[in-house]
Amino acid sequence: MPTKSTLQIALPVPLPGCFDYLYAGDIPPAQGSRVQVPFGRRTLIGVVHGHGQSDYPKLKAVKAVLDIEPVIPAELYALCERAARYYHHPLGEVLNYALPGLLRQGQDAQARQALRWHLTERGQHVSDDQLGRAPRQLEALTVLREHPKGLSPPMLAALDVSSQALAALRDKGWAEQREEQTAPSSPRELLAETHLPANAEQRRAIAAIRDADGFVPFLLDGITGSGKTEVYLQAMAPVLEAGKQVLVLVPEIGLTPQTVQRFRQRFTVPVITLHSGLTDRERLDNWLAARDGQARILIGTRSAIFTPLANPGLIIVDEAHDGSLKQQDGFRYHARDLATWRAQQLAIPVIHGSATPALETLHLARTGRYRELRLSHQASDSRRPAIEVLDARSASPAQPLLPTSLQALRDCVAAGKQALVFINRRGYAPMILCQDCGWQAECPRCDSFFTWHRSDNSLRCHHCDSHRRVPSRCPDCGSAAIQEAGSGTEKLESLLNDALEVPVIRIDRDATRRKGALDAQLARIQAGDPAVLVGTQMLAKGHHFPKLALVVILDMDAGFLSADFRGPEQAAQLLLQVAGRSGREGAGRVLLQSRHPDHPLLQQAASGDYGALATTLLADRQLAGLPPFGHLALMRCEAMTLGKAMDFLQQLSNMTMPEGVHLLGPVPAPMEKRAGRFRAQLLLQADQRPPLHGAIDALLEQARALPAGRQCRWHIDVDPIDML
DNA sequence: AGCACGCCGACT
DNA sequence: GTCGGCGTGCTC
Repeated sequence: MPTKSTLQIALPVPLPGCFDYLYAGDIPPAQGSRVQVPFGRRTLIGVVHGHGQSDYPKLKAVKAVLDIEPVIPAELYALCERAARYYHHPLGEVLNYALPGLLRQGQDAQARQALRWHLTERGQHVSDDQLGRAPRQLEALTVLREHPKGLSPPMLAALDVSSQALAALRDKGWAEQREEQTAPSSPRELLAETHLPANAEQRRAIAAIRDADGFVPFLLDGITGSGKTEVYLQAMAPVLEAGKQVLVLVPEIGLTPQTVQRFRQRFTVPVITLHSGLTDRERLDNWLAARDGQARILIGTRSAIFTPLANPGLIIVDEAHDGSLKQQDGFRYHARDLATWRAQQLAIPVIHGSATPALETLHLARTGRYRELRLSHQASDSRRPAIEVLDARSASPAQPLLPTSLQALRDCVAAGKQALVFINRRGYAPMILCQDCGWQAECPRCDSFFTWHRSDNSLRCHHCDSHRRVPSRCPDCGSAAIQEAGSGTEKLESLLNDALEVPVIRIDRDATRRKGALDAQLARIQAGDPAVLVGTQMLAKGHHFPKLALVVILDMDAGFLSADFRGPEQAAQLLLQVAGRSGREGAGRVLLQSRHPDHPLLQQAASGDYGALATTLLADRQLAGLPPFGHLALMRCEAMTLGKAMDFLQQLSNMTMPEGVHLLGPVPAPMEKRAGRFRAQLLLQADQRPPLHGAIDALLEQARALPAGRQCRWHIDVDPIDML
């Protein structure tokens, strides 16, 4: 069998490895270039991985090469390869994920020529009456006359100039499209406004980052209000001054216009954003601007870690503990970890900023692998509010707010301030039950109860999209005595409306679903009039509420008592984050209602000493061999019956594991049934990563081979963050 | 993941 | 007699 010259192509299919294709040209396209190839009955766009020989009998030929230059530069390609290996995800899918949608579909990876419409020499001397019978063309002519520097297509669209009219003017020889004169960028002052004064700690942090040579990972550990953003801004300045780019990763919810505004206000360089709200074209334009170096500050959510950078100088991961940095489906990567890898590859510093660092990050800092920069003083003169723990065992479903809390709310609004009631539960009541027989409304597709939403009198499942009307009688015993149990945001809103004279502003997914609704609510808050805000996690992150002087936190207990080993860590992070909303200007008060007021972890978190709590939690983790001391991978499986899911995982668990790798399970998932499918999981634990990765490879190979796997949907999650 | 092929139930 | 259900298998 003669071997033939081939290209190895990574394709966006959930199969391991690359596929070989015949290539007729003499110089093979470089790694990272796109090609179009036949695959089965379809035509796919893949990325060149390499070239070589193959004697595979059924070789097909490359249909077309789409790029002259690799669309994924070598450095980014290396990151994708490493991520594919580490997360055991097919390389083709990872590369595909790294590309903007339009490039996945085969569009040119060239920045659009900024063509502007101008009047021609002849067009400038046309008199209006020559267009007397073509009002749209006359309009276009008039607009162009008013803009001697020309107009770009978006500007013309904004001015409501029709493209037909422009085409007609062009055909008459009166208008034309010319390439924009890109003026040689005159050296401008970098700062658009002066830096804020920095305190001693901030100055030390800024200097440490400025002096970093090559790859240095920093943990910027700063309590809420200690001025982390100011440190970012001042640390960025010398990087930008040197003509380099800065990549900033923020949590999904943190990418608010205010955040971006802060960067735009400080610097004169182009700032772009990268997030899911952009259109495909905007996303590609921003991606290209980053690749070609025009964009200097890039602010984006987790997927922005895959943006090519012409001249990278610094990576910042803001709120680096935030769970949204880990993708929870498909390619389950952690952008925080990729940021560190990428900084290492690029030999540049990376800053992980957080008031409540993930234990993994904290451990790296405490063992000297990350440099810790601490900001312990609040920038403003306000003191950090202590968290007062209130015994909530006397609270009832009818009155979830304790008298102390209610009085504090009254006092707060009477003093002309705003207050926040935080409750991590949407809807009116988390349950509805029959007083006579104890029947509870539960979701038929999940192992969970329906939540009562009074506003539309519906029962909704928060784990799938099931919903129905509230029955007037108990379906079991026919009794009409149907009542709610527990409280959610809706009920709090209504209770507070009755109890207080001031407006109650609810912010949760239901109240802000409509486009613009969230902005409208936030604007009401920013207006600063006395009000009580009621909300879920949505309120906890990214927003500044200067008038907020009181925070009341309900039902944080579940997190501290959670079966998930990360429960207490995440609960503490959320608690301190919510508490940090209060007293940003002037003193604030934080009340935490708890049914377990003596719980030691809760007590420790409430004391505000996150570092001490972390030490406690880290000691537990070390004993249990959990991260960051041990490493985990979770094989999840779902099937139409629990038996099928368990059988499949059972067969896998019979494999012999390498030395040092432990299998736990299979066990049914904590929520056994969800959205109509039964779920089970198998946990792999190891103290060392290399044997764990070996075990995963073997496990995946086996899983693909087992017939039982075909009736299941399964995946592997490396470094899972939620085990439920 | 797609997209075929393939072999069993209710319709013109 | 056909349309179509989703089980099974393959994709360089």
